Amino acid sequence: MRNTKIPAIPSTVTLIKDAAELINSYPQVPLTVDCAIFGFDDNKLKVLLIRSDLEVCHGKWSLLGDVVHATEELDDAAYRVLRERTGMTDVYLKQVHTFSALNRHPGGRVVTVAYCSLLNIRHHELQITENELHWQHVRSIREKDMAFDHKLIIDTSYQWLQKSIQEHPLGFNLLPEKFSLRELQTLYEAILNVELDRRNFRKKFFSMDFLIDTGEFEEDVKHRPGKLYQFDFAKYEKTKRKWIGIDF
Amino acid sequence: MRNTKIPAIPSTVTLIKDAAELINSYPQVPLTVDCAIFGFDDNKLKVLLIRSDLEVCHGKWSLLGDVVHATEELDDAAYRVLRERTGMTDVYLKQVHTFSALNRHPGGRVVTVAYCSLLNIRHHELQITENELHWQHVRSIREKDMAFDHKLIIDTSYQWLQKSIQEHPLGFNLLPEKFSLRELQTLYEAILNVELDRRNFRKKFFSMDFLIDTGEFEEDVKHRPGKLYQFDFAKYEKTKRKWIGIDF
DNA sequence: CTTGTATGTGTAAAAAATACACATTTTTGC
DNA sequence: GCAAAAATGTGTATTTTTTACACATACAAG
Repeated sequence: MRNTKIPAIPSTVTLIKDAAELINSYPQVPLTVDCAIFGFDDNKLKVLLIRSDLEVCHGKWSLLGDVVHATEELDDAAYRVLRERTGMTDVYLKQVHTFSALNRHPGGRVVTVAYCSLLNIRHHELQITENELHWQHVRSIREKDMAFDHKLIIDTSYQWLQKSIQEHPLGFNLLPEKFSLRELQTLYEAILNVELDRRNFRKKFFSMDFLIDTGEFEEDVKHRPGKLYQFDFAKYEKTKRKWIGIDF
Repeated sequence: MRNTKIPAIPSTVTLIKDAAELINSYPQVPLTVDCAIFGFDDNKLKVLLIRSDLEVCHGKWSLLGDVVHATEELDDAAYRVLRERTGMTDVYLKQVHTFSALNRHPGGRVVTVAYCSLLNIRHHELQITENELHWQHVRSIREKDMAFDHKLIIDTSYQWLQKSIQEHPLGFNLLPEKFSLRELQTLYEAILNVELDRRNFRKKFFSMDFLIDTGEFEEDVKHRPGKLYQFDFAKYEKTKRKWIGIDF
């Protein structure tokens, strides 16, 4: 046993009187946020890209992002980007990772905080003007078409999403409020890049007991319409368990 | 189906010629790293704290951290902090989260990137001089004893650790290279704050088949010595699986 | 009204997780 | 050296979860 008791405050240490002065002595860096905004359409996972407005990145694609204002928190900056670009205010958004490679921006050092955002691709009000904005199939993105380190950021965010969607009910943010089990399954299959057994998939979700049967059915499909369900977020929040189990 | 083809490059957009000038126009913020350095001792998970050197935080404890240098990557800054403070170079280190609350530092805005580090508490060469440094039992930390938002950073890092230790073989970084199954189990019990069945715990780890029987036994214990094992990281890296399974 | 297509359902087998008890080995104290 | 204390090491039965797999049904389209 060592150091279990909290030692007394030593009197010999010189304390810094002016915290603001200390901070003024720090080097400063430009800070941005970049949002990997995912949507689900045509049975594919897509990410929202914009033409880079930098000449040195001419023709390349970029994630939506912006500089973080002097008195703005990171989450707020990311929400602002989403609001300005999609018109949506209630969007799923989580911080994923911070990237700081010295050469990641051609103009000099910029540190960026990457966010993952999930939205219903048919629900927002994008202004896709002048072909600036584009929903790109995630698995078809090539490194050389992307500006900065945005291919790396997308890969990181996508891997984060693949992992998270298995452990948390994130995926519903990509679907309409009411969805069929087929839509849910194709979503999982697209994101995880696997084929799932339909009966076992349904059994799994029904046994979780978070799906509310709306009594409604699909419309405008050219086959037998499936039942529409809602995810019971309230019940999930109340009953979700913390223990996962050791497994690696 | 919408927007599946990549649109042509529009000719109407005005491109920014000077990327460096653009960056110069960005607001800048001081950036730091803070390391939640965890160790395992006396059957408890501990975190390494230091007396705050700020007068406004007089008597409070702080994580080890430092400002990020102008041409330094975040990981390098965190490694530097670890090297300078513990003398260790091969330390487990992962970025956890970036904190940006406007009032988190009394001297003004500072954004900090939190790292989680795991090390063998008996293995490093800490200079615990003048009672500056202190291994503190994680679950006994009180908000009011911590400087800045470091209680929040510790909580976030600890939760990250609780989750990660169940999914990845991180915990071995907290143990000696050769360890007994009891040590491993008490580590898991301390971090997860649960009691585990000894037989099932052993069965689980043996069935993973990553433990190498060293043929050696514990020494200096006052009871029947247990066998010592090593974790086979090489085998783990080769055979680890990616598919987790939907479960929430 | 026939064809095509996707929905909806159940069971058996295998695998994994859980609950649970006793003999063995070593140290310590007498 | 012997008894007591303490922790190691092991197996089985039960339950739960996961997996594999096939057919009847409902609706749309022609």
